[in-house]
Amino acid sequence: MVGKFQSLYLQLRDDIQRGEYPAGSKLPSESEFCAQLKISRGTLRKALELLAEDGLIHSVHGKGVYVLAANPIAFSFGSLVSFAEVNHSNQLNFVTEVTAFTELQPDVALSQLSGFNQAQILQKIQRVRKLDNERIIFDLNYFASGLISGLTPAIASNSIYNYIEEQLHLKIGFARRTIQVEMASALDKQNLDLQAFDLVVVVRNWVHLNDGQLFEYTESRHRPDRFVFTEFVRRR
Amino acid sequence: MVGKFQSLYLQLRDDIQRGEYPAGSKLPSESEFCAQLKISRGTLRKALELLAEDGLIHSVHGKGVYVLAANPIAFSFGSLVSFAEVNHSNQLNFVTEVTAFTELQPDVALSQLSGFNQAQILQKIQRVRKLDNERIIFDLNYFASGLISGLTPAIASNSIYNYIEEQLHLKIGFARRTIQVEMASALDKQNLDLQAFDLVVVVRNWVHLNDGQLFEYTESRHRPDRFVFTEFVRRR
DNA sequence: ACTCATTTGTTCGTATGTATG
DNA sequence: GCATACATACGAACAAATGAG
Repeated sequence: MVGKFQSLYLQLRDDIQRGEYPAGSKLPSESEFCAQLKISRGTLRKALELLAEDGLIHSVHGKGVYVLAANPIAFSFGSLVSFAEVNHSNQLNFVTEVTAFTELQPDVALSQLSGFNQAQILQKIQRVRKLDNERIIFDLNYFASGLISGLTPAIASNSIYNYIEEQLHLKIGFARRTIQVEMASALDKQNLDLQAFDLVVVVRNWVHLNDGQLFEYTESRHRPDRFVFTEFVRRR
Repeated sequence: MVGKFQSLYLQLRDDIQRGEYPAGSKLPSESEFCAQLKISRGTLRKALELLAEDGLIHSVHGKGVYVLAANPIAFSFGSLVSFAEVNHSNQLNFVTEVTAFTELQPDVALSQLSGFNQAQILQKIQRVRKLDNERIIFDLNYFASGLISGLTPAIASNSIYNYIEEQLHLKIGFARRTIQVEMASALDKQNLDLQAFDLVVVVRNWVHLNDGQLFEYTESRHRPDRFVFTEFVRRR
C-alpha cells in the first residue's frame, strides 16, 4: 500500500531529525544516492520533493541537495494534521475536554458558512484545549453524520481523524483553511480564559474526503497571545 | 528556460479560470490528454501536480481528475508572492507609500530576530499599504545590502521582487513565515489607522535566495479586522 | 574566456500496480 | 471478471547550472 518513495521519505525525514544529515550539510548526489539505495532516480527525487515541501532540504541546480534544518515546520499546523497529531509530536502539556456533543441540522447561516446542505444531519462537537490548565483554544466541529458515523465523545476526546482513517477506512482528501481575527463572542468568553482580550484568532477548516465530499467544517478559536502559525514556502 | 510542464500548468490554470473546464467537471483522462497535447504522461502529471497544489483540481484514483474551483487561492497570500503581485491580480484599490528608507547595521535584538549577522549592512524600508485611503498594513523590510544592491525608494514603491528577479537576475528560493497577534507598538499606532484596536497581526517572513542565503527579513503588521489568510492543504 | 566533469532539472517511453464502476 | 483511470517505478537521454582547471 505505501509506496517506495513514501517510506524513503519517512526514512530520510527521520534520518535528518536524528541528525544523521546535519543542517548545512549536503546529501549524497542523486546518482550516488540512488545507486546506494538501489532505486531509480525518479523515485528518489519524489522522496526529496516531499522533504523540500517540508522545508527540510533545498536542491540547488548544479551544486547539490542541502539540509536546511532538523525540525522546521513539523511542530506547527503547516500541513493537514489534526490537533492530536500535533500534540503527540510536541509532548506539550495539552489536555482536550469535550464540552458538548449533539446532533443538529444547520440553519441558513450555518449552512452558508459551512457549505453543508440544510438537509444534512451534523454531529456538533465542542472541545476546549488546555495548556497548563489554561483554556486557550475553543474548537467547534461539525461532521456530516451521513459520512462519519459512530462518533462518540470518547473518540472526540482522543483523535477523530485517527478514527476516520483507521476505523472507518475513509480517505481524507483536501481542505481549505482561513485565518482571521474576530471579536470574541459570548461563547468564546464562556469557553476560554480570555483575560483582557476581546479578540480571538479564528481558524476555519473545510475538509473533504478523497472523493470530494465535504465532511467537516471546523472553527478553531484561539486566545490571540497563544496563537502561532508557521509555514514553509517555496518559490515556483 | 521554462519547461514544458510549467507552461502547460500556466495554460491549464488559465483555461480553468476562464471557465473552459468548469468546477465539478472532469478533465480528459491522462492518456487521452497527453495524446491530444502530444506530450508524455509524466510531463502532464507534473503540470497536474502544480494545479492540485493550488487547489484547482483533485485527482481520484480510478475515476479521474476533477476541477474544484476556478479561483480558490490565487487571491490570497498562500504562495510565496509579493504584495505587488497580489495587488495586481486582485484589481483592488491598493496604494503603497514608502515612509522611510535608510541603511543600518542591526543591533543585537534585530540580528537575533532577523537572522542577519551584525556585520551586515541592511536596507531598511518602511511602507504603508492603504486600501480605500485607510492605512491597514505597515511593512517593515530589511534587505541585505550586500546581496540586493541598488534599491531605491522608487523601486520600493513598485515591486522589489520584480527588481530582484528581472534586474538583478537573482533567484528566490524559499521562505519561512510565521503569523502571530501582538500588542500594537507606538510605531504601529503612528503608521496605521488602528481605530480602537490595540492588537495587530504580525506576519514575519525570512526569505532566502536559491543558494540558501538569507536576503530579506520582513514584518507585515496588519490591522486585525482587515487581515485574511487563506490556504489550500492536501493530505499526504 | 573556454573546456570539462559533476550535479540537478526535464522529458520520454514502458511496464506494472491498484482503485472504480 | 473486465475495461478504464490514476499511481508507482524504472531506465535512458539530454538540458542547464555550477565550479574547477
